[in-house]
Amino acid sequence: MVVCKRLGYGSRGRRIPTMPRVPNSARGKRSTRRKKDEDDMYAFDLLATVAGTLIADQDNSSNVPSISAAKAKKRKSVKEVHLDEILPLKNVTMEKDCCSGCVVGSGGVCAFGRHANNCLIENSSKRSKAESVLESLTVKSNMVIRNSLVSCTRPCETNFGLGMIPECGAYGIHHPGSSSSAEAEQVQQAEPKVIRRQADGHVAALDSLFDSMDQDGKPPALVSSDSSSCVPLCSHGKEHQTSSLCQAKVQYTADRDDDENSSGCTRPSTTENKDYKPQYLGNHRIRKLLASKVRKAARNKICGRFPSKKICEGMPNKGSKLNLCGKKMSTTRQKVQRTIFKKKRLAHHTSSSGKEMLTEASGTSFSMEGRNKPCESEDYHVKLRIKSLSIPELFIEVPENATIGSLKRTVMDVVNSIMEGGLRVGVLLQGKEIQDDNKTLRQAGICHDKKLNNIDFTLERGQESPSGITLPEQMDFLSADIVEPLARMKCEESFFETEVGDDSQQPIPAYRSRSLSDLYSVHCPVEMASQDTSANSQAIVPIEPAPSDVGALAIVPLCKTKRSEIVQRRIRRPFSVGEVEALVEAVEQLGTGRWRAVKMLAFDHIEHRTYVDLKDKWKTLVHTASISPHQRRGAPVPQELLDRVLSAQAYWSQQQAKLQDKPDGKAPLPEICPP
DNA sequence: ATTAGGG
DNA sequence: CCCTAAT
Repeated sequence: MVVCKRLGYGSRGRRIPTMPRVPNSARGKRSTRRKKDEDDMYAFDLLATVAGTLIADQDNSSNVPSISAAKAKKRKSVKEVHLDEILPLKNVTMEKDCCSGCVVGSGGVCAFGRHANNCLIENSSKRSKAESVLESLTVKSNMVIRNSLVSCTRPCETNFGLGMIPECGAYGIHHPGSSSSAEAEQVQQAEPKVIRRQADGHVAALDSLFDSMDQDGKPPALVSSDSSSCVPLCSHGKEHQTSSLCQAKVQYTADRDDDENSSGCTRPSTTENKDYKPQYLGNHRIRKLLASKVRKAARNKICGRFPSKKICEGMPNKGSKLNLCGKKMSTTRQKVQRTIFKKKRLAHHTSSSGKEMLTEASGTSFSMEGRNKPCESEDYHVKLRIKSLSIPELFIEVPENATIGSLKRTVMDVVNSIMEGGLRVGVLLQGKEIQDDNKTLRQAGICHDKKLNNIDFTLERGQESPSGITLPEQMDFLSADIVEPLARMKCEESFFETEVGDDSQQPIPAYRSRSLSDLYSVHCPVEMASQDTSANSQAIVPIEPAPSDVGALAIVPLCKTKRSEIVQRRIRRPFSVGEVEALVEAVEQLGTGRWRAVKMLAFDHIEHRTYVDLKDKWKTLVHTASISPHQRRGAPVPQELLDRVLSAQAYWSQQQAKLQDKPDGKAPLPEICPP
């Protein structure tokens, strides 16, 4: 047979007679996957819709649609909901700066997440029409929050409000209504809102920013009402800040974005992660399983943030950084990171100190709402009103040929990177920074029955702070019911970041190639590891909770447990020629579709090559062999091997076809075939 | 746990 | 390499 000739099995005489097995290919391709995704999306849509309508209805303050009604609306309504949120953000202003840049002043919470996006887009679109070439864009954001109301209540009270004060012209997510009586009811509805915002993305960051007023032992940051210090973008660490309300205090928390590795590679981070215990699971499968599950969770979370697929797709920039839904997430994230990195040269000249004052709270007012209870009682309730926080300056550089859309995205990325990144919140009471995070508000002198009107908050870079950014351990002001879901979200959020951090610690398993390394030349993974390390291992710095913060709630152990289980993407280990040859030979003997056997035969004891890897490699080999040599990339594979690949592939494909035609027939073995 | 295939 | 449906 021709096939036999091509295979040349007989001549090689190294065949191992093997009964061809009926391939499982009959399983065929499945088509249910998409369906499931859609189902998931539907669920998210539904959730988002319900949550969204809750919010939307607060503005309308009227009919509360039933769940079935929301159901009927489905995705469409979701979109509308977000539009509702965005609309008020329109009134941002943009003015040209004297230094040939643009000054963007924006108000409200639009600095976060999609809000930021939309808000900024609004601005830049107007601006950009007149100015298509933006070489150096200086964005002066005065956005963030205006008059955010932060109320703290004792545990079991869900009474915390984050609404904007309407009369101050702030544009918030919801308006608690002017009537004071309405507030109590608003409070109840605040819970789903907060949760929704968290799931929605970065919007919750604001909450945390102004809910949290703890700063762990850092020297007071510079506070000036007119700070124009430049803002070096925190490198890669993009965190999602979530609010954590706790009994005695609120903590600003920032989570790292997993960013599947900010560079597409899994390189160990040089940062120290005390929490992490190097744990190479000897069992590769366990590892993979864990990794898979973690990723799944993380991905689900991402989608959770953007509940509606439509919303994602509806973003102005298709397939761009904002589209975190879907499977290209990791790739997308990498792009985002790269982009941010590029733009990051901004503010280089201005940022020389590690700790940069990012923003400041200006005009912060502190008002107390007593409850006719003594300060000593646990049942006090403090409300803070932050009039505004501002981001001093951003410097953005974009090429002339960049599109407006990319400009918008850039601005958004920059803002997000700052806001989500290692921001730390400092609390200054009458000019004096409160450094003890463990102090309660009362202990710090923030009491509902006191007259305080001089409390300031500072936002600084947290990236390089020694103690890092705290985790969401202490949920002081919320009842247990609320705490739970919030905490969970938080933990999931830290998956991304953690992945990187953990991976960085992932010890490279000792390379124990036996059968193969003895026979062929096999690359040394140690080299790869080190080379991987060099790239940008510091792109993301793992964040550890401050020791003093550990153990406040059961949340913490939960996070840590998950954390320790998180496994990162395996490091890339290109197949050496020797490995390829071993694989080819094994497949020639065993056929395609018996990857477990192939693994046993040729890659046994090479733990980092799973049968799935071998299958994948074979797939790529077949592809490589079928393309022209100049199209091939990577280490060249000897043509001889590629020829064998094609031969074996053709042969075994034929065998499989025969087996399917004649299930009872025995496939002839290659060497039996006459030459 | 394996296999097959899409990403 | 990852992810996952289907075995």
